[in-house]
Amino acid sequence: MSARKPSDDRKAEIVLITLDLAFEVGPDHVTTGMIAKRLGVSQPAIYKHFPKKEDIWQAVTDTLCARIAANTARARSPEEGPFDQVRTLVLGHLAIIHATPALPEIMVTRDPTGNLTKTRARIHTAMGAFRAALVTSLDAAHEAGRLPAGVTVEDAVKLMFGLIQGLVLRLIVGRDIAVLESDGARLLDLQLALLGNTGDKL
Amino acid sequence: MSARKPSDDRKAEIVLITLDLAFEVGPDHVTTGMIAKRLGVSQPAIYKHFPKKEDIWQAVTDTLCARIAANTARARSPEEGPFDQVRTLVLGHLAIIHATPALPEIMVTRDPTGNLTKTRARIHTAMGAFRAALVTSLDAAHEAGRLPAGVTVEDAVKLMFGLIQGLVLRLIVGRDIAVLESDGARLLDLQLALLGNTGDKL
DNA sequence: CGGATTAGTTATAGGTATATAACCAATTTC
DNA sequence: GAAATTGGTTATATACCTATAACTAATCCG
Repeated sequence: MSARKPSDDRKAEIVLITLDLAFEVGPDHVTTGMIAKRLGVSQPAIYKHFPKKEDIWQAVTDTLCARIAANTARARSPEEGPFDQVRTLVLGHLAIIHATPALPEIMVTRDPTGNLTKTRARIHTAMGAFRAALVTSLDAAHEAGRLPAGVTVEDAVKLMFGLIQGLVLRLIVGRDIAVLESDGARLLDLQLALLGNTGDKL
Repeated sequence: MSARKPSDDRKAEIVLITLDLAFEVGPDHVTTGMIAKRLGVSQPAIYKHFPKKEDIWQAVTDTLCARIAANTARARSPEEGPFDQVRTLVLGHLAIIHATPALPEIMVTRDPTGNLTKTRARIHTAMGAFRAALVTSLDAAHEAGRLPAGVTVEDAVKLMFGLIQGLVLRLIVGRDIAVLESDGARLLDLQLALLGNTGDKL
């Protein structure tokens, strides 16, 4: 028998283990048995803390959405110029993915059983707010006449998302978190420079 | 009992059905039972044509790799300028994804059982050749002094891949093939323009 | 201290997926 | 046209996975 612990501690442990496993084997291949094994308890013990498997994903989602929202809010500082705001937002988001690489996996995973459906919906909402923040900042850049002629705010946003998602896909395919650090900031600055950033001055 | 057909016909049908299902429910949720149902035969009938489920994926891979290789080769026409070559390559690849949207799903899917491991490796090889073709063309652009100062060929390639993968991720997440058509060419031309394409003249 | 609650255990029901076995009928081949 | 091959059938073994049941031991609380 394994050491007995308070349920809140166990819940937190289960969430962390689930995030780890989600990146390792894919979110929809995470089984209660795997979680239990890594936790050092029997498989049914999981159900003392989460009545349904889906409840585990709800708890995981709480963690992820909180981080996304925190990053989105962080960039509201009006002292920064618009390009610096975009830079802060994108780098912050890349940092979240670096810390919890399961995040994009969850967004990408198909799940016919519906275990992850609510989870994904909530994350998409959080990502919608993140996107809106990008729009706000790039809109400011556009208003200031700092985007090249012919580049719409919408397309600029799509290029920024494309940059994030290009890195994300390399992360998913290559299983290598390092690309986020090695290429993230450089490609971001390159793309921002192409979009007309000549260095924000307050 | 279902109409009896030659095995080669059945094999072709199974490959097509598998590609459809892979996009609909995700590659690792495709079961032999689903394929059989859509084919109108019993589940074990599948095993008359493919001894193992993994063999189905091998056949699927043959199809996909052939298309990727054909597109990669198609862009070797030396009459085109470098930016037009890049454009041809990327648009061609987007067309492949449009025709077989399961392709990126397969590349992204985790599969602990190993059913797709060989498949993915072969696709990655084909994608490596595609990437090499991009490098060749962008290298030509660079040699001709048509990339902005400070933009390396490697980073330009990464931006092109980021563009493809940004679209791909929107396709996967949004389940909507239309983004490839609506945004593909426009974002590609925008990115190429930002990279210095002023219109290739022979 | 002693009862209630809680966190764990083993055993197991029930669902789903791959794959094989045994059998049969339609084609092909000689 | 008979024999061999092939594409199909039903039944089923095996393996997981989720979730529940029944039970037990540790912790909490009055």
